[in-house]
Amino acid sequence: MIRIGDFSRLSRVSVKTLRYYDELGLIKPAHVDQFTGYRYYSEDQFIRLNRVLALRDLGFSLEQIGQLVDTGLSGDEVRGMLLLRRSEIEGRVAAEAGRLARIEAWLSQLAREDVMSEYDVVIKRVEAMKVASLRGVVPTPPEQGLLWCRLEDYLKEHGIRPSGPCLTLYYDEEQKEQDWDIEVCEPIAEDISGSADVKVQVLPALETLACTVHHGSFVTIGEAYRALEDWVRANGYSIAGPLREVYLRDATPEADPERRESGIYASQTDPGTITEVQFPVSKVGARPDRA
Amino acid sequence: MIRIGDFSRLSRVSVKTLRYYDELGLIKPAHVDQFTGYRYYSEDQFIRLNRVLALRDLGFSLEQIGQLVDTGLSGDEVRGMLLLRRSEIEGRVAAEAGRLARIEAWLSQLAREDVMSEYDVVIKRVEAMKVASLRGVVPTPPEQGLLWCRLEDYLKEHGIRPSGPCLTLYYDEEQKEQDWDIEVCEPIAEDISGSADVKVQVLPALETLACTVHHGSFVTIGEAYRALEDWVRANGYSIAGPLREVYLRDATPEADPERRESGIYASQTDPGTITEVQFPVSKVGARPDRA
DNA sequence: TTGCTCCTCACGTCACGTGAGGTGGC
DNA sequence: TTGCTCCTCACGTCACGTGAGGTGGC
Repeated sequence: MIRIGDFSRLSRVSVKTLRYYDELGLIKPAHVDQFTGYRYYSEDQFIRLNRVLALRDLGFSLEQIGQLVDTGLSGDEVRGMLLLRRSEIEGRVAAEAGRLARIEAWLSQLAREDVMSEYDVVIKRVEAMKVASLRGVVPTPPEQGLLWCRLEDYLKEHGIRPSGPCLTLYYDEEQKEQDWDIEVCEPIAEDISGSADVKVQVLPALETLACTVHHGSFVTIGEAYRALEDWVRANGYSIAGPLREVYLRDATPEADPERRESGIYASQTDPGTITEVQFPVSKVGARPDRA
Repeated sequence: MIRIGDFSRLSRVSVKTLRYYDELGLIKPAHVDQFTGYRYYSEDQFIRLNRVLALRDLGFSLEQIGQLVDTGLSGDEVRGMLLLRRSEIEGRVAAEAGRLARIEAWLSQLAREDVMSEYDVVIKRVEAMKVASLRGVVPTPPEQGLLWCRLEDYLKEHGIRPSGPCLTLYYDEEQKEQDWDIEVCEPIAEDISGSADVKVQVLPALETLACTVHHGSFVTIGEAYRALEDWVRANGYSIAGPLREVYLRDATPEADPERRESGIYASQTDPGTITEVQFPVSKVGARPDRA
């Protein structure tokens, strides 16, 4: 019989940990003095303790270890737990590898500019969203004002208020000189039908969107796009669907509607505007997020 | 201005998390109603929030994130934190890779025998330990009884009691037919000098010992050695010093000293004996633990 | 007898999640 | 007015570590 201090020294497990394992029932001392409460361990308990430590070292929780050492699990059940653990670890390794890639990207960006990038890219998902939308071809993105007017007239007619910030979808796969295929969308909560040009539809949920937020004029929004493109490339993603701009705060429309109608609203410096740019992405090789 | 619910939905960060970040001072709402306590966020706070999320995603603690977003750290300080984080992650990846290797070893062992191995190997370190010892050559390991007798006579003469379980070091690099170079050791606390044959020395601390515990007769202790050898190979270690046997519970000597002196004590079934076998190891390519 | 060992609370860690119980806003 | 949103505690998580304050054993 060994007292807890010696058992601790010989096993290199702290006394606190041994007491904790006793409390959990993982390693009950062979004998406990009923007057002093002193714990006495038997030498053969090193064997059980070693099993506990070996399983802990594989990353199992103490509860799982309890199951593995106590209940007579069959070989297949043990195998199942090991396989599960293995896939969990593989997932963690992949996640850590992703982190390393992102850290490398930060470091190289920092090496180029010696200051943290203005744009931080994060991965989000979005739920399915019902929208009233209007798709059309415009010469260039800043000239989407007319589409917005027609869409808002429609909402006004039906007495509907948008249920969240409006957004634009860009269907073209590459930068174009002119004739951009875009869709302007206002999220709505109501169940109404569309009209001749306004469509009511549910935008599907997207699992992985790379997003960044742009502050200020649309003249400089290209930098947000560039940051996203760099990030997507550095992290081994590829674009999997129409890009989105979500207008989190649009300083122009309410304030100065006719400027927007003139189609030049975006060409002015407007520090108040906040826009989130979203790239639907998927890991290269994986199936895309939407058909 | 946006209420917390909308800020949460748009950023895909839970309300609870936003409140927590407020409490920590990471993202203070732009305005808090002093009567209701309602939090109101400004749209441009999405930018700061994104930075926080991006750093969280790299694995920084919230406290580190606070430093990174608040105090104007220089480019070099940021670089330093990123480099530190990178090396931490690399360490974690290596640890997870080690776990994967160990899980594979468990799985293949389970595939062979359909039952969990009797021997669980764990890595320990030991502190430096003062011992009285006696080195000699014996025909085979079970015939070390005479060395033990001479060592214990010496201790008895000096009125010294061992301060822990005794152990044997095996100096030979491979299994031999005969003439084993071994050293029997009794740990002692006292400061005494040796004699003609008994040496008093300090065994150096060892950082990485692969250990397993054998229960029962020495006849079957070869299985513990085999388990350790397999484990050492599977985990990319190599042996870096004399192997050790630590006699955690020696059922024979006190009980039946002359059996030991006869040199045959170990050839009998003795279920009460508990022995820890320790292999000093180092990662292949790394410098060995001792000179 | 003295120092050493052991004991049991109780609290802290980290980044939130989960209620409970109550109030404000449209 | 009613349901929805928001608020502040308080407690739980996981695997222990860190004292505080007190007692047993040689």
